[in-house]
Amino acid sequence: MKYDHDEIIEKATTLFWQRGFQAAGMRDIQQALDMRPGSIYARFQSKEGLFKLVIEQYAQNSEKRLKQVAEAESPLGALYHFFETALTGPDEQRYMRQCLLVKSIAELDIIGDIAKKAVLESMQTLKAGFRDIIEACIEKGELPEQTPAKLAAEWLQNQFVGLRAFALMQDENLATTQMIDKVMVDLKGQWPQQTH
Amino acid sequence: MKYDHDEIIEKATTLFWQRGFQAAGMRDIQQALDMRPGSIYARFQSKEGLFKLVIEQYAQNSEKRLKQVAEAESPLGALYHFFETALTGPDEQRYMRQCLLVKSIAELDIIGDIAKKAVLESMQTLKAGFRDIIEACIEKGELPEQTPAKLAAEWLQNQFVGLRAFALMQDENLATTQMIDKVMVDLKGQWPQQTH
DNA sequence: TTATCGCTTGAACGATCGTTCAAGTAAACC
DNA sequence: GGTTTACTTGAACGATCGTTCAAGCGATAA
Repeated sequence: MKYDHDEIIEKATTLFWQRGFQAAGMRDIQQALDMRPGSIYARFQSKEGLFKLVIEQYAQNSEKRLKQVAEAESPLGALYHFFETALTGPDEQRYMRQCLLVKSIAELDIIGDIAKKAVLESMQTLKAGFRDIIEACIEKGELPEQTPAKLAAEWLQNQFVGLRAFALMQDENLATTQMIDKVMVDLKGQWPQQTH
Repeated sequence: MKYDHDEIIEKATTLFWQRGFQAAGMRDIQQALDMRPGSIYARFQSKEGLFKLVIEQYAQNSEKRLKQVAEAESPLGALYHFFETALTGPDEQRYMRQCLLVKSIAELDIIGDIAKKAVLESMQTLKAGFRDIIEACIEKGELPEQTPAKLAAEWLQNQFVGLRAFALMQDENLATTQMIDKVMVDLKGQWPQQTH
């Protein structure tokens, strides 16, 4: 075993994050990982197999960070900070503004059934993470008692998805920061009646 | 000239919308348009050239629909209706829930410089369309005078982008409808101070 | 009639795609 | 020591990619 597993996944993550599943060719992967095709296939069975591990690792990582937000002294403040760091990173890490999962959703029909399942399950996991944050905010009195947790969690995740696409197109951070501010305002604001 | 131009663009739009630029192979295009490669290249120079025309036509169409919203008797009501129809179509037209432009943004690095330019310019055009709607709402007294039009327009477009990704993952329309309701609430709600 | 033009056809091109495979290496196990 | 196992190498495979091109068609212009 010449190559370190975590290091491989990390490098592969960067590549898939930058280029997407389809656009990242096997020869790009071989170069990025400094591995020959046989090694890659012996370990990961296929390009999709490698991608699946990348997705799972990425989701696990994201989940951990959401958990930290939920367990913070001020979940609402931590949430703001989480949004800010995720959306306004330096320009050379611009690709990171896009959520790898969301990016993958755009390729859902291409990436194969196994990876597709991993992506969708990861989205569910993260939704639960957002819900924990909402509930933590309510518990700490940072959000009103009557905030509909399930709806708010979906909404929050959705805002995050939209904002990542938004931030990707922005040249400066001011517009993005204003959007985050608006999210925080709306989070504390009214919610529609559930009587549909 | 055997094939009708508008018909070609329409069929190509459907294909690109369903599959994306990259995943729509020339042989898929040939089949969808019932044209041979030579014909396609004689008319459109390249796959990218065809795609560029598709994008421009799509943007033009979208712009027209936004204009109708802005010019409606109740722009706010028309806006709601616009969101609803765009996001909760029948299942066999599920691909239409995704905005072709947003989908293309995910492929921005792949589609080539000419098409890239067309996509980004179209996004700007649509942003202006959203702004017209906001201003029409203010003028008709459906939104408060002090609503920051520029910010609100960006926000609205952003909500639309996020919701399209959201709607794509939903099995039933209830969750999507609730999200639209929340958008309408927040649109009338508070806006962050511009003092950043 | 002849020339020109835009459009059409379909075979074929070179490049690239994901993947396979025979062969080799090094550590682990019996 | 011998066998197994996990991993490595790099050439090569068949398939598919976007694109080209010689040839032909039909309408228009001279």
